[in-house]
Amino acid sequence: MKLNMDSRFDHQKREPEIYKAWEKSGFFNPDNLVKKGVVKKTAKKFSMVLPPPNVTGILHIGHAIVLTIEDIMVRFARMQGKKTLWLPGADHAAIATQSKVEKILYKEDGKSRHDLGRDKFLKRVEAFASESHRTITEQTKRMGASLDWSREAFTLDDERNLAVRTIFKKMYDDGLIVRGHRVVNWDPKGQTTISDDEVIYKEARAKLYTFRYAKDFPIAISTTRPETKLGDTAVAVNPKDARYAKYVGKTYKVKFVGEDLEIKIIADREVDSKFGTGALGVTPAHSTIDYEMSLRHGLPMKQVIDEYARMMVGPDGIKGEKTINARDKVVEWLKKEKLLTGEEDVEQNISTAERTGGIVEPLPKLQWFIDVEKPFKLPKSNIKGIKNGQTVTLKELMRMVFKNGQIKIIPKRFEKEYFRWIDNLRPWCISRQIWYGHQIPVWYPSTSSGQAPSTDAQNKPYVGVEAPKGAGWEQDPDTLDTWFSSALWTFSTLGWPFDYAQGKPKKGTDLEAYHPTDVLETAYEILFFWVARMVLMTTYALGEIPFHTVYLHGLVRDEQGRKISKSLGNGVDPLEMIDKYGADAVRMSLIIGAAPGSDSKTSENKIRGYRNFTTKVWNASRFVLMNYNDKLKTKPTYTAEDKRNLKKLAEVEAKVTKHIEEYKYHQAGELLYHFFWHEFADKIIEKSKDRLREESGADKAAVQEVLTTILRSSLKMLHPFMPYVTEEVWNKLPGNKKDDLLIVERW
RNA sequence: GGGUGAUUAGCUCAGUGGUAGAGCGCUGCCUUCACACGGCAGAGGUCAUAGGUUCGAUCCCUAUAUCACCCACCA
Repeated sequence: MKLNMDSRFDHQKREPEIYKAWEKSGFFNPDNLVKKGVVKKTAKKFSMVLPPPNVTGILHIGHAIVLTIEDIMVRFARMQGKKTLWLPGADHAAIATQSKVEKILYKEDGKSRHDLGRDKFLKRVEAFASESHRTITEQTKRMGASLDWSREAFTLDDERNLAVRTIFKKMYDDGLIVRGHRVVNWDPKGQTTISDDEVIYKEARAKLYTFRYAKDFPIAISTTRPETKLGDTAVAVNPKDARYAKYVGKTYKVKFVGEDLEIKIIADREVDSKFGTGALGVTPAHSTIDYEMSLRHGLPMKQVIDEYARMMVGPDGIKGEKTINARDKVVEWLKKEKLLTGEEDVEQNISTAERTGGIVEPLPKLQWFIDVEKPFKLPKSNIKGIKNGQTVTLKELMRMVFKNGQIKIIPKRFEKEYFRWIDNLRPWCISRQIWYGHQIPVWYPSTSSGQAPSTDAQNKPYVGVEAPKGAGWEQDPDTLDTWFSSALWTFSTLGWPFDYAQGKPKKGTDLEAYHPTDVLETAYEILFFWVARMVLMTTYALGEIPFHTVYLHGLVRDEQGRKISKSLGNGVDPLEMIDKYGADAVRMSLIIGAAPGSDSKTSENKIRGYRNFTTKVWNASRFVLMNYNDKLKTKPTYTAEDKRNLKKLAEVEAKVTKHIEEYKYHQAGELLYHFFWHEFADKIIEKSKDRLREESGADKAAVQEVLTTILRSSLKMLHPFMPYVTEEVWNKLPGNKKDDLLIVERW
C-alpha cells in the first residue's frame, strides 16, 4: 500500500482541521447521531453538562483537565452507541468578573464603577465578558472537546434569567427565600456580602489582650479585637462557672474609651471556662457567634464598625479610623487607664474573602437568604424515600439523595465531607451588593419617583417573575450570588421552565430526554459551591436528582506541587503546550497519573513524553499500513503466536473497558500506553518483520491480519484519550472510506 | 479541636494479597529500509517506621512519625 505520510503527525495543521470535520459531521449533537442512523432512536442516553468556565480570562490547566476527563467520558459513551449530549456553557461569575473589569477600568481610565453608573458599567462588563467568552470557546475547541455547541448556554442569558426569576419567586412563595436583618460576612474590599463558603481562613499571629472595661467592672475578658468591644452589650460566662455565678443576670454601666456601655452578665453553654479568663465579651453586631448568642439571650445589638471597616463611634483618633488603627488606640487607652492585665501572642485564623482577599468584617445587614431548614411541601418527588406532597426541608433533601444512594460520589470519601458540610450549613446569603449578575426580582414601593404604588402592596415588596405593572416601583438593586444561577444549570440548560408542567418535563423535550444527567464531573474544590447547590435547587424545583454520579478530580499543581496561581507565575499554559506538542499529548499527560480525587502535577517534560507517544502511534500505524497488501487474497494461517497476540488484545480490550466503566481513566490510559508501545510496537511489530518480507502466502496474510486487527482496535481504544491522531490514521485503514469518522465507530 | 489523604526508583507520581510500574533524568551500545520525539541492554527501590492478621503484605488491621488538604472558629 502506498502511503502519503510523513514520519511526524502534523498536529498544528491537522488538529484544527480534524475538529472542523467533526463539527461538520454534526456528531457532537445527539439529534444528528439519531438522524444519521449512527445510534438507534431507542438507544440509551448519556448526558452531562460542562462546568461552565468563568468569562474572566483564558483557558488554564484546570479547564484542560476538566475537558480531558469529560471528553473521554463523552467519546466513550458515543462510541458505545449512546445518544450522547455534552452541553457547553459559560458562567458570568459575578464578583470575579465585576472586580476584574473594575480593575481594568481603573487602570485604563482611572475611573470607578460609580463614575460610570450602573448601565454604562454593565455595558463595559458585558463587552469584556463576551470577548473573554469568545476566547475561551476557541480554546476549548483546541482541546478537542466534543461539545454540542448548538445547545450552548450562558448563566446570565435570557433563558437562564427567566429560570432564576421563576425559581426565586417559587422559593419566596414557599417561604424558603426570606429577607432579614442579620450579621453577615461583609467584604469591605469588594463592598459586598459573601456566603459562608466564600470565606477563606488564613492563619495569622495576633495579640490576645486581657482587660476590664472599667475599674469597677467585676470581670476581666480577653480579646484579639479590642476595638470591637465598643459594641459590647454583654459578658458571657459558662453556667457552671462558680467564679462568676454571683454576677449572672446583673447589668453594669461603664464608660469604655469614652463610650457608654451597658453590659449584662449572661450564662451561656458555648463559653469555655478554661479559655482566657473564662469570660467572653459579647459583640452581637460584629461576630457571628456573638450574634447567635445575643439572639438566645435577647441582647441589644450595637453596630460600631461601618462598611468600610471604619469605626463609627469613639473619641477623636478612633471614630472614623480603620479598625486596625483603632485597635492600637484602644490598647493605648487601656494601658493609660491601667485596665490591661495581659498581653499574649496567639495563632489566630482571620477570615478573608475568596475573590478579593479583603478581611471579612461581620456586620448586621438587611439581606436575602435561603432558609435550608424551613419545612415545605414537595408536590412531586422522584426522590427515593420522599413521597409526593411530603413535607421536607432543603437540608433533608440534600442529605437524602446521597444517603439513599441515588447519587454517588467518586471517590466515595467525599460523601463524608458532603454530609459534614450539610450538618454545618446555615442560611445561605444570596444577595450581593454588586451590579453584574441577576438582579433580584423584587420591587419595592418607590421612594424617589413620587408616585405611589398600588394600595394593596403599600408596605409589601412585590416579588414576581416579571416586574409589577404600573409606575412607582423600584427594583432591589442587589444581584444574586453567582452560584444561585449555576445551581440551576443541569435543568435551566435543558429548557426549564418552558418545557416543564404539572411536575414533569413535557414530552419530546430535552428536559425529558436528558435530565437527570448521568455524570457531573468537576474539581473537588467545587463540591460545596456548586454540586451541593445543584442538588438543593434540582430536588426543590423538579423533585428530582440533577445527576446520578459525581466524579471529582483533584487540583493540577506545578512541578513542585504548588497550587497554580497567577501571582506565582507557575502556570503551565495549556495552549502553548498544545501548540508545541499537540492536544493529544496534553490530554494524555493530564489523565495519566491523575487518580480520582487526588491532586496531580503537570510539567512540560511529561507532556513532551506523551508527544513522543503520539509520534509512536503515528509511526507504528504508518508501518502497518505500508506493509498491508490489499491484493493478498490468500487465506491467513495463524501461528500459535498470532493467536496469543490476539488473545492478549482481547484481554487489553476487556481491561480498558472495565477501567473506563469504573472511572479509572488514568489506569486505562496507562495500560493503553504500555500495550501499544511496549507490546505492540516493540514486540509484535518487531517480530512480524521477517514474515512480512515474504512475497505472498498464508503466513504473510496472517501477520497482516493480526497487525491491522490490533491497530484497528488500539486506535478505537485510544480515541477517547487521543482523538486527533487516532482520527487521522483511522480513514487510512484498509476498508475504511475517506469520510468514515472514528468518533462514531462502535467500541 | 475534629476529619481526610499521602509517605513506592535521583525527581514527579501510578499501582497491586503471590517475580515492583510510568514520565523525565542516568550509563553503555546502535544513525538497521515505521519512528533518534527511536531501538536494545543496563544501573537505581528492605514500596515511611514498629507491631499484628496471613502459607505469603508494599497492598489488610493497629500504633507512631512527617507532610498536605478540608471543616470548626477558643473570643
